Amino acid sequence: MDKGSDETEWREDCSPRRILELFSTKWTSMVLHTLHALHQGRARNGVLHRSLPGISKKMLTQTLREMEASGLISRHVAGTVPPAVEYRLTELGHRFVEPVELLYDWARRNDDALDRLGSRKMRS
Amino acid sequence: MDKGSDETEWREDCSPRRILELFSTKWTSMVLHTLHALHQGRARNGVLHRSLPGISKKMLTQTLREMEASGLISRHVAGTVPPAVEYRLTELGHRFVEPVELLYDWARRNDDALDRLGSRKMRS
DNA sequence: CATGGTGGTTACCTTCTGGTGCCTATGTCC
DNA sequence: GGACATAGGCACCAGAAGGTAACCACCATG
Repeated sequence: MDKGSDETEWREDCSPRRILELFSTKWTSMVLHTLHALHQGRARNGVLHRSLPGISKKMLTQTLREMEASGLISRHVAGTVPPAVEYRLTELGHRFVEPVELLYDWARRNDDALDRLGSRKMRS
Repeated sequence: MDKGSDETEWREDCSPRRILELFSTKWTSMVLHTLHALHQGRARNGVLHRSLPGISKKMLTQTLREMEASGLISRHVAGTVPPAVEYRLTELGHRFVEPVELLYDWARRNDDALDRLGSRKMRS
């Protein structure tokens, strides 16, 4: 079985499950994408905020802090005059751009399939 | 820019954001994968349960119900004797196997990057 | 002086996620 | 008869995710 069909590979800490954590939560993948596509791996807080419609200041900050903690981005504070902060993709961050783009590209090519998907939320 | 860097493409309902909903939540992608890889698109409840270490009965049922509601799988009840239920990937479900495998394959090839990722959870 | 932009922080609140446990009903095995 | 499996349902509960709103300090503009 060369397609990962071995059940022993399906432990709780296997690679597939770990990558899910990246997408599972919040805005992380969108920040990765934005940093990569729009700004060559670096951008300031305000720019990111404006590039991600719908995100709140709190969530942006929180996401950036978490990404910094996990080593995906680095934070650079410039002259204190008007506190200018720039975030940059780390080398590790650059690597994780690939799966993000893989997925986003697929989505763009298959929006018809996405259209056919029910909302999958059913209350009560 | 040919890489989707146009900000107007980044609306709240764009394809990339919609595909995220599939991965974002729960066990959906793992059920898709299991159904596809282990059982050629069809499997019974108990088999799925045993193939997904860590899932609870409640979450399995709930996930299957949601996937049925969104059209990814179909439910087939056999003879009522011992209620044998089989779930099958629909044609739409088969399409969504592709991005799942794309992502899982990447993860398997890049487990070193995943190892280098911090846990990204930082409480208070 | 009031407003707005920079880059945050904090408190509060709601929703969603997901877990356990116990119940059903049937049939078979020991 | 009692245990087990198959396939759930339902109640209860904890915690995480994530949103809103208000606040901070600083500077510039009108």
